[in-house]
Amino acid sequence: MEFIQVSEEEGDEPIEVPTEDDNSLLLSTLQAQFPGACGLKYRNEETKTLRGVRSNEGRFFPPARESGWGPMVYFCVFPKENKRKSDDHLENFTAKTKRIETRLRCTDLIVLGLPWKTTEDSLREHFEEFGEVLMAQIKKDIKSGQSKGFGFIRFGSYEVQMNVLATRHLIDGRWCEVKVPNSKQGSAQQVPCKVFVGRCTEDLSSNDLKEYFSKYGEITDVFIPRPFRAFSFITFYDPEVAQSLCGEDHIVKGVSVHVSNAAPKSETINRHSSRPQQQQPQQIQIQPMRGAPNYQRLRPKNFPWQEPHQHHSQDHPLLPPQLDLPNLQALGIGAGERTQTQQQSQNPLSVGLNFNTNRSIISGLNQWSFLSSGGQPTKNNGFFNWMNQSVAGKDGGPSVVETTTQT
DNA sequence: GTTGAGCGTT
Repeated sequence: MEFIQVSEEEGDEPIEVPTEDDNSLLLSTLQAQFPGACGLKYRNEETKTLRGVRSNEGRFFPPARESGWGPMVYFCVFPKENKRKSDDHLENFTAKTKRIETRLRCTDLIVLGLPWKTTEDSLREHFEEFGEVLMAQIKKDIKSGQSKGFGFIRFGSYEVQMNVLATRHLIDGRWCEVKVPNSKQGSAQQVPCKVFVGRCTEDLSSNDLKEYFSKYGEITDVFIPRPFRAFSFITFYDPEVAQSLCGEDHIVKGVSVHVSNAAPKSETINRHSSRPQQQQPQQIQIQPMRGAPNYQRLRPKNFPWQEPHQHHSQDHPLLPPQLDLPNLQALGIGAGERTQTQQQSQNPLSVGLNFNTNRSIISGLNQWSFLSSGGQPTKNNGFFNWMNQSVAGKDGGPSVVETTTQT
């Protein structure tokens, strides 16, 4: 473990915050010192520009693989646009706007475990303690009008949404769970590290691409589909670098290529592949990769702070007892969307941990994975998103992205 | 009239 220096803004007095055993910094650790912070940045000594720190699933990763965090001072990033300095380059504006839209936008939140008696008014009343409520609804049985025990809530500010997701909620006498719903896309989505590069010519080698695009940030993978298909994929270490390039034209070795978002792999598989992919994860070779969550402990699927009378002994015998910890997944920063198909058929843990047969354990892992020794749970997506991401970079679904980017 | 993991008639 090491301490890194973080200040709220450039020039402010830094505070030393501890990192985890895997050298990452937990968002929760950062937020303990800087409430409301959602990102980290630092000034790149070479280019004198600010550079974002890679973040994923509620944790930050050091800018350089080898040298770790280094001695420099990092600055906080806050969700409010007006906190941004005005030294942004014009060319970054689009990407930043895009990022704010995709990452800091409020989404409907699902509220699970509501008492039957809770009404839309009392639901709204509860959440208005946190900030402006734009929508509050209870899902009811159409015939009887009885509540189904869950509802949806929407806030006017992303900061409020973050607070709500990080807080436990006692609503009308019952502890309820607030999450980003997984039924719909468009929820706070993690910024992908991989970009699609169109209009490639056949003589553009992966080295050419790597050489050219490396000036924007460290590249972890270049994938050129064979046979030649006039496009390729570049994966950056820093998703913000990837994002900042999207929508741009670049001239590589005299060739004008176009960079755009790489479509999620899952969609392409379902849409364009005729061969069943269900068994695919069993064949994927998982390689160690920087940023890999350090998988150490498991958590039961039960909501961690649920009162004893509310849970019904679903704790797995192999899993540790419950703790009282906030819902970090729900912070919305790393809540990547995933389809049912991905969850069921691309479960890489079935390979990595040899749990390929025990569905009960796998479902437990799907719900709770303890990352590193900080004891902070990252719910639902951490390990899987990371793993899917690294896997996607390798076999990168050329058939996938080709069509989905032609929107 | 009962229930308690989930994912939204528009």
